[in-house]
Amino acid sequence: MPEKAASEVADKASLVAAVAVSAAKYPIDKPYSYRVPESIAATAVPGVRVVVPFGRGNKSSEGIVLSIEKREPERNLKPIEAVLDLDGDGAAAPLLGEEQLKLALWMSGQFFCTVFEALRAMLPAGLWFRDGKSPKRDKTVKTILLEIPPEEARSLAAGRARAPSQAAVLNLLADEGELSQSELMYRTGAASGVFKALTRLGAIRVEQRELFRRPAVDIIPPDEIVLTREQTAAYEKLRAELERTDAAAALLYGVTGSGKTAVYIKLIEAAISRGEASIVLVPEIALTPQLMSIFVSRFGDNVAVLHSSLGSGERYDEWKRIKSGAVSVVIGTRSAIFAPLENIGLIIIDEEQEHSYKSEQSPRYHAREVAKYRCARHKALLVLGSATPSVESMSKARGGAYTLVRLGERFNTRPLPDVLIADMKEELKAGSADSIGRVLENELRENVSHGEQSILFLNRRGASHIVSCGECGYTFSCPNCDVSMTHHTANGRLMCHYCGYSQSEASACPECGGRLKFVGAGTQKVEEELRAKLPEARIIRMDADTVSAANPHTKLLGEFRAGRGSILLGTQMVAKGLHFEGVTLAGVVFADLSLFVSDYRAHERTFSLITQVIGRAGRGELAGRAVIQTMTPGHEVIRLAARQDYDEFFEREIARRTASGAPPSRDLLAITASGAKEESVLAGCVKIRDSLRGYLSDENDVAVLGPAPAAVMRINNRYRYKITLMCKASRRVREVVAHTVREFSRDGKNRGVSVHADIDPFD
DNA sequence: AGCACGCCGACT
DNA sequence: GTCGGCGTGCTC
Repeated sequence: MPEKAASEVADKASLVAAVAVSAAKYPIDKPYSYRVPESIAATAVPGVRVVVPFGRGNKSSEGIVLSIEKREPERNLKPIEAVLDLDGDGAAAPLLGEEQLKLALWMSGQFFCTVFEALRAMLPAGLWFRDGKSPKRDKTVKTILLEIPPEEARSLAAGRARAPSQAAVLNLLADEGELSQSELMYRTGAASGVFKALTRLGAIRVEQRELFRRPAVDIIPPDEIVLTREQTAAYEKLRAELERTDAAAALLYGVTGSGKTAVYIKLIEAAISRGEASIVLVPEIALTPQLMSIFVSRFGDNVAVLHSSLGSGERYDEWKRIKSGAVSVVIGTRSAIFAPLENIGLIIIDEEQEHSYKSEQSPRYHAREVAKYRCARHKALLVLGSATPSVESMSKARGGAYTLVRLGERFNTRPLPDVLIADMKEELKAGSADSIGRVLENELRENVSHGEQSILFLNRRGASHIVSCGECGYTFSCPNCDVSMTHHTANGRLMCHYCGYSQSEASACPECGGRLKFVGAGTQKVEEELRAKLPEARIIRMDADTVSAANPHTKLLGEFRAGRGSILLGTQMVAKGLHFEGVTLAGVVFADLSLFVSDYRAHERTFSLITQVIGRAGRGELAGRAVIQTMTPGHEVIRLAARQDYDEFFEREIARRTASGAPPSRDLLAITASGAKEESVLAGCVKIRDSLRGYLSDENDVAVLGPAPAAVMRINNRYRYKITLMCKASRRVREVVAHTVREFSRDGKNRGVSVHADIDPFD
């Protein structure tokens, strides 16, 4: 870059850009000033992505222009190297607007992240540069196809006894046709070299394919929506809020089956008629296929869908469509809260208590908090919908901060199911260690014989398929993490869910040679038990192992819907959002599993899960019933969930939280340290705790707790400990936390220990 | 945090 | 004589 004459630079104010730089991590994050060379003065505008030199080596880094100022630079500034976002004519095409830039600044203070991280979360993945290198291609999936007929593949496999992985791959392809390389690797344990070898043999061919089509959504003809009297009242109340000229928030508390979706649609239509756009957040697209169908069917091209299983190209296309103003409804998961809509009138967060609305990676934002920010900016209405609202939201509604709108009646005034609590302790005393107790078994049998359908929910937590030795008690655990290895029947391997390490299934205990047994009750084990107990039933298992690209949940659900007397068994997936009129029995196999974990939200989550499962039964003409299997039948949470008594649950839970100082009475800030050396991590935590205590000694009602080991103390050979700060997260407290983390990370003595802060974490 | 620069030990 | 250990200081 040729320099100008010294005199010219000295007396002339030049354009200076404030840039959020990707390479500047949290400890040194701030806007960095760069000189705007004249050649790009027209295109270096706020909101464009740029390439800038950073650090001693002037490594090229990505950045985003936050603002431009004409002034005399305080020192010799490095120049912006290039502007990345230009349209076809070479004019500036900023991806981010003023609202987004402001939001990112706010997020960095609120969620302890860099401004750049916050901005990146707002853009569709896939358009990012890998720090100066070439732009990322659209995400593709390697698909493996046989080049030879299946029979030939099988005989080739038979002759390759010395290459068992190759044989396994060939046999699987012969059985199932084309499969993705990753699925083949998962199911056979084959390494990537195996595919190269088979390609050389001419047995297979590798094709790069674009990841996932837009998931086929069933288009159902949109019915005329006729609201019940109660729904009409709820709608009118919310529409009044929508029409307010300031920001408003409401909690739509409606029991399962009370028809929240119909109210949402009417509200969205009201917003559209006012010329305003809406965002609808759902916890997980895979869990809400029916809701998706309803929206896509009703709003057609006027709706855009944003979620994680879209390929990057498709996601970018949807994003551009939204930005161009072509849609007025956006439906999607957490990150859809950033949809680049200009004129938002309504944001709906369905099942607002769900944990998936909180990001577990930086930026560790909660979609609800971002929603409030955007609603304030757009003077829009925020509707939080739930059958079991989070204690936080209900307490805000009770306190008047949110408008509380109730829907108490179920469809066609169906009564809630009768609920039986099955005492599994008694079963155990009677000598049975089965997962399905007598009560549930009898109810299931009755349903099967009447040709009625049942849904069984298995609480996943702690229920995975652990392998241990029946003689010496040895258990297989991950060499890199403090967790047990999980047995996967689909590929016959033991896998670590944290770091991905896997090993092949052993036939005997490596310690004593004893026989291995499968502990815990995964869905597979319960399925076997069901088949033994009810051989005449048609059992459909739906979990991460059975749901795949080739076998999507819609197919499994279709089978379930079609089968008389069938039983749908699954995890999370079966608890939420499914609407089947023929289901008359819902069962919770292990109700306690999420109850006794060291998390102040354990009760809330258990109550919510049980309530949702019970709500699956009796949605059609026939009355429903539910069975809750528990080891602690007297437990208050179980009893209240069985009675579907949310109000009473809330009263008790808020009292408990207030007494212990847990949210919402105070906020909770977690500072997590991790590193390879346990002593340094622990020492780092002590340092952080002590400096926090020092800085906050003048504040009242502050507790700094820890160090305590994280829920899983070691992941990928890194030890993790945390400090917990309980207090009201005032601006000052946030600044103190941010300062403490930055100060710690910048201190060379703490090298090897990384630290991050998280507000109101779920874990 | 990440990275380049810098000053001391076992190797071609 | 050099390659490379990780201590130290800075990042527009």
